[in-house]
Amino acid sequence: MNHPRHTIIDIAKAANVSKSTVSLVLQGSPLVNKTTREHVNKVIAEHGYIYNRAAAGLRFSTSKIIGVVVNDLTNPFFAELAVGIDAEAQEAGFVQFMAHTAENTDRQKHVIASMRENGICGLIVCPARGSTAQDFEPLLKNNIPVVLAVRTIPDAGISHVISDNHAGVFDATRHLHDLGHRRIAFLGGFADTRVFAERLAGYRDALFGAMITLDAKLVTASMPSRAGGVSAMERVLSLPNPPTAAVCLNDAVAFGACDALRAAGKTPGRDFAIVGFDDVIEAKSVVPALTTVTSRSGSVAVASRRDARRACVGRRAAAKRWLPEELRLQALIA
Amino acid sequence: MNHPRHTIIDIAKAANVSKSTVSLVLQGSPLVNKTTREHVNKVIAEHGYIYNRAAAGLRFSTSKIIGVVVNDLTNPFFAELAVGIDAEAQEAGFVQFMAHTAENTDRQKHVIASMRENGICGLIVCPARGSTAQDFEPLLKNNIPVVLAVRTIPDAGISHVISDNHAGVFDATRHLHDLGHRRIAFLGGFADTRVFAERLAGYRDALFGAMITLDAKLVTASMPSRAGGVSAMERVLSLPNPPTAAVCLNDAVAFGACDALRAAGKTPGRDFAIVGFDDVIEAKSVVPALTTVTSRSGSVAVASRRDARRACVGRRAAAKRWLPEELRLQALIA
DNA sequence: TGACAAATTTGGAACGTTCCAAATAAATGG
DNA sequence: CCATTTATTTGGAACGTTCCAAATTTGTCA
Repeated sequence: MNHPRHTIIDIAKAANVSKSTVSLVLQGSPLVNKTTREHVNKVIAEHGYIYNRAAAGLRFSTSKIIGVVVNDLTNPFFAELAVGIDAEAQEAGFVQFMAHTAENTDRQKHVIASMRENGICGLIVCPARGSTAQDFEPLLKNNIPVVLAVRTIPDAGISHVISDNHAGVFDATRHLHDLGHRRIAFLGGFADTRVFAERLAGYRDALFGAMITLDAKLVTASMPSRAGGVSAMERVLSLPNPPTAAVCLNDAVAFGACDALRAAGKTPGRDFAIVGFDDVIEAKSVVPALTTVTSRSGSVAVASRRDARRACVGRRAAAKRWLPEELRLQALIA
Repeated sequence: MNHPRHTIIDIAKAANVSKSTVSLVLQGSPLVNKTTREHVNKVIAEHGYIYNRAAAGLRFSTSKIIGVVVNDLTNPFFAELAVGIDAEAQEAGFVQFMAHTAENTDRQKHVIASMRENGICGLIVCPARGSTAQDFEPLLKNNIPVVLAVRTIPDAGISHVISDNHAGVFDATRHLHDLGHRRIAFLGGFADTRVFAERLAGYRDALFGAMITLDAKLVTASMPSRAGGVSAMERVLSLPNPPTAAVCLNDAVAFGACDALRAAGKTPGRDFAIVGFDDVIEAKSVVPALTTVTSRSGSVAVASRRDARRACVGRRAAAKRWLPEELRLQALIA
């Protein structure tokens, strides 16, 4: 019932040439005669022949499949990142295995193992919380290039592309200070993550530079999601001396914070200033537009939606920078 | 430099057995002696041997790789869908090629071709706008199961899983009518899509049932995104006799519509009623929560966030129903 | 202990490609 | 028309696995 796929040999027979000739035609070799090529191509088209890349790959050491492991596709930031990687990968002729880990390191281990068995030639991964260097050691030992995205693992010696968290939040905090705010909260994020630590440090240093003592009550960890933003904001609003502005771990938290503000009868932007981080597409289209930290042209900057609307380059541009690194590594080992 | 991967033969040599034995061990065959098995497993672990699934697959006609093609990962609805499919695929031991088409049929054709060469055993696709039955014919002709998700292609005879657009919007419209609204708009979506047509029909029929004549000015197409929601709402608000409520093509449009309302100084939910479609995660956490149409347990229902907060099952549950279909088809051809 | 059965192990062909070395065909020059 | 060069085509080995049929080892019983 399930007619097996045509093979190069079927085509060879049908076209009255040898399998080698068909192979050469498939590779676009200049060795083969024009008439032969055309004839073979016609037969290929007629038979609906599908090239078997797995079989071909058996002879090579490397494939054109990259693995992409992402911890939370549900977060627009990561979704945009995935789309950016996808665009670059497609353009470069790669096809990608993509998996979602939901921050689960076991699942991450599992999908990476599975991807290896399936012959990936490189891996881009936003590591799940709690990932360690040794989760990636076997890959590196086998010369499979790994690039960590968005999050890194300290001292692991693994290539990574991350934004300058410190500088971004530093600028964001200073931006709020410049607007006249003196009680500025820092909202959202898991306290045990590096991103959190780095962004918090940017916040702390900016306050320090402004001669403001950090009030620990204004720093509120939570899930780095919209829901987390709601709860974090609710908590700081209930303080006896609530803040008038907040730097949020990321845009998702910032949106949640805005929700909580509205629920409390306050208008974000007018009664309370908010800055996000990531510059997701939505930041630009939401009303009022969200002031956020964007990572364009290799550095971070505060895109203030109040002053001027800067274009959102963000994800795609970032991916453009990321993938080449991946490919470069691959070139190295080839 | 790039040490080639270990093969089953390396392991066989190191363990002093034949390759066949190693193969049996890898397959967990009960034929092989316990001591041998343990020994071989130890050698495998020591060498960091990685199973080469592509080579093995050469002998079979089918793989454990499914293709997932999605038209817009940037839309939370599709992102959640992708996550659901991913969860099910992982559980069932599949690994997935995933690609994003951005509604581009050429790109879609290209990625599907590429996936076929790489040996997918089945395809789940949210077809890009403008897809035709013949885009999938070659797959079906070769007994590769295809399931269309979210969108279908009329009369193509391809399995599909879609929500009951008519019933959902019908209920949503009636819900608004029950709340006392009489001028109800229908916002967002590309007018040339089937989803649009079906949802619009639900709206039309509900109005008809309520003896309200449809005012064409209240039907406004736009991009099915947040930005599209903004523009659609702006347009109907500028009418001489603006609506007091709106059914939106999907949640993204609904969020955009809320943004536009706020920009116009109106409070969504109080001054203007909005219903979405999809029940994305955000619908529940946004403030005020969005009343939306959810597809749970196989049918659609209006989850009114005003009356009672129904849990959002949505995507994951949907995928649970989808994937088995995919697998069932596969079983059929096996 | 020998004969037989059961348990375990094994070599080789096959899967669909690529590549090499060699064969063949066509073209060129004398 | 032959010798030589150049253009084209080709069979077979190899890639890493699985599976079959056959070989070997181990166990059992008279």
